[in-house]
Amino acid sequence: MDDGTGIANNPYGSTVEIFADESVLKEDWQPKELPEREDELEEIRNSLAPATRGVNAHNLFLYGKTGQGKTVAIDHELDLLKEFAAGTDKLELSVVKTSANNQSTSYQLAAHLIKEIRGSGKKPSGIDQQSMFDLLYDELRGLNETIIIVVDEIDSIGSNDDLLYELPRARKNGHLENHWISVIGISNDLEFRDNLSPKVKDSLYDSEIEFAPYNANQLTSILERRAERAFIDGVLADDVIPLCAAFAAQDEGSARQAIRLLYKAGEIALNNEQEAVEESHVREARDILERKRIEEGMRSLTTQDQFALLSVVALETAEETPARTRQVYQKYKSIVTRLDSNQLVERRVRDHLQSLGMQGFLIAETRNRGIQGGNHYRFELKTDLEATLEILSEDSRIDEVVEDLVDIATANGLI
DNA sequence: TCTCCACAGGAAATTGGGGGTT
DNA sequence: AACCCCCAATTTCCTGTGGAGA
Repeated sequence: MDDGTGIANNPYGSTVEIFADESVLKEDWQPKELPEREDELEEIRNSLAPATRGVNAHNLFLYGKTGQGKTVAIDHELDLLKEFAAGTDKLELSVVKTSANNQSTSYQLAAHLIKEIRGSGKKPSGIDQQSMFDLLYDELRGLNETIIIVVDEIDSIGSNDDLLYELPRARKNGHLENHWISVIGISNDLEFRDNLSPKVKDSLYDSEIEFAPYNANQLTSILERRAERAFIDGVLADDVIPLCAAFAAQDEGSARQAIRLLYKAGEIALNNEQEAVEESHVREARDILERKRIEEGMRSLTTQDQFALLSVVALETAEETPARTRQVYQKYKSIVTRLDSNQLVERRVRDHLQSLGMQGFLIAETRNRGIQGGNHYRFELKTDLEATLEILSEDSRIDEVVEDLVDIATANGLI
């Protein structure tokens, strides 16, 4: 392997080759075709088509969990539509694309859209909602005749959906007399539709398309297409792709997750200087990614969430789990007192505990013991105790408590 | 079948902080 | 300085409920 230049001895000089084009596996890679979503693409096309006939495109809602190709699908079709618009004088098109992530209300979303259209400056604020909407209309008037507004993660707008009511009716209400406007909403939350107010459903719902989770076969095809470009021929063992697909399908059916898994498995093989990617690398990759997901979630907890988690961890180290809300709350109070932080009411701590349950840090099981216990929750730690303590100890606000817990856990032989 | 425990969890009101105008 | 808007987090108040035991 040493060609005499000495480079082969450099620690960066891997002796094995795994990837042909690694960029294909990156998050921002956009596939050119989506054979698994042909039906959905056609539906999108049918909904956008009216724009080419001089009226507004249908309003459209895309539903489906993350990694189902919703965003890719809409981008793909909008690109085609823009291409069409560029080649004809029948359609003057403006597309405004925004993510409602962090824009938790109509007010914020309107402000964000204004900023998006202006292309610079900061978000307007400090005015009342209708003035904000009026400001938005002013900006929209400056755009082309046909306007399509894409709002990704539209579910984060919650129940404050006034803007979604206003926008589709802007022409009818005289706010925008010379424009055709339509809204495309993309949502990960399948229940979002049910929480919308009736008037919004009425004005916004022309059509909706559901992106069902990919099954293992579809994921396999998706991975095969990527792998063909990404990896050198023959480095993937036969069962690697099906296994990645199976893991992802078992979970959320997310293509993104499946691709991450494959990428990670490839990296592991490479880092170990192995010539081929094997099944064991996939399993290792899954464990690493799963752990990373938990760690990231745990690091981004709010202070009060941390206290709630810490309370359960404390009970866990004392081997007193599963514990009902009341016990957790007692522990919570002592922890908060010790840290001299403000103490929340039990009702609120219960919400925090449940949110931790939904994020997968706790097991929250409801039970009913009739006359000797009634209806109640029982909480216990779902994640690995040692790893959890390690992550929590990184936070200086609570590390003194965590250190004590580590001692107790060690004494009890739990870690 | 009826009671009744020990909570769960919905709804409304309050708080406090960020950003603004006049 | 005085006052206005928006909003997430929290508190307050309350009604609802599954099943063990009579």
